[in-house]
Amino acid sequence: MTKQRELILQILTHSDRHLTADEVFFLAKLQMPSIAMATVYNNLNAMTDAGFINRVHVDGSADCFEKGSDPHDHLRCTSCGKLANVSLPWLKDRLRQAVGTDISGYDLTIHYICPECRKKI
Amino acid sequence: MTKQRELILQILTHSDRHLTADEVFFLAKLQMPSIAMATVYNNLNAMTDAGFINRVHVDGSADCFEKGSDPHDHLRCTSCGKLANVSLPWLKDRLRQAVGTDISGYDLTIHYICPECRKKI
DNA sequence: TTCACTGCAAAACGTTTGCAAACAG
DNA sequence: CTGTTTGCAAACGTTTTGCAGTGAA
Repeated sequence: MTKQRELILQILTHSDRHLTADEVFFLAKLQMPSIAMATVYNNLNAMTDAGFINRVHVDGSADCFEKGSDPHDHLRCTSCGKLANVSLPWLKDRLRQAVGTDISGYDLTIHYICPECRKKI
Repeated sequence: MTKQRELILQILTHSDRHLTADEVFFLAKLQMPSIAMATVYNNLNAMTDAGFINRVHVDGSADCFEKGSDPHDHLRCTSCGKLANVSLPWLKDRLRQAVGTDISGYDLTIHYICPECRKKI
């Protein structure tokens, strides 16, 4: 557990948003100007592999990272692009049932208009 | 409707698999050696926008394309990476219900071990 | 003292762009 | 004719790599 890894983990823990590697890099650089992008990616990958954090694919832009809490899925606003979490505990069993064989997991992103964007229209 | 577009559409129509842009390019090049990668992408994007074909994101590798039939979701084998289609007509309504607001759509990829790989183990 | 991790630069990857020439309608 | 599309090459953004040097244990 290096200072760099600690810093990156702290940034993700204290963020209320999902962050791209670039955003993590920017925020990390504020506190540790010598940090390198490769180090950010190394650590994000290591922590993702270790299950500490989640990597979230975002269509048409860079992947996002978040501190992993309970398993959950994502809502993505088609207007502003912001991600939100949603918990669908029934879904995995329901999918297993529908598919007929055992499944190891799934990736789901639901597209919607978030409450803030809905107001603006 | 240029010859290039026709060729690309034909390749996708006659393929029983989901193809990456690279694979489409390779197959197209067999029949039309002068074709360029950019042309393949131009046409895949144009046909995707027009709704003729579907672009499928594959975690950790290049996007795949398929001739669009009815709306469906994807199964991805965690062992060999192959994609299969699955129809879950009840899902969108069920997600709408769970989320509480209207949703415009969703992306779902289910992870499993395909029948062929299951046999091998 | 050891070995994993860092920072850097450069490469890899999938994809898009700018442009002049070619072509379809 | 006119506008769209092609082929090419070069650029793009994101992510990974190779490597010498650093720092944690």
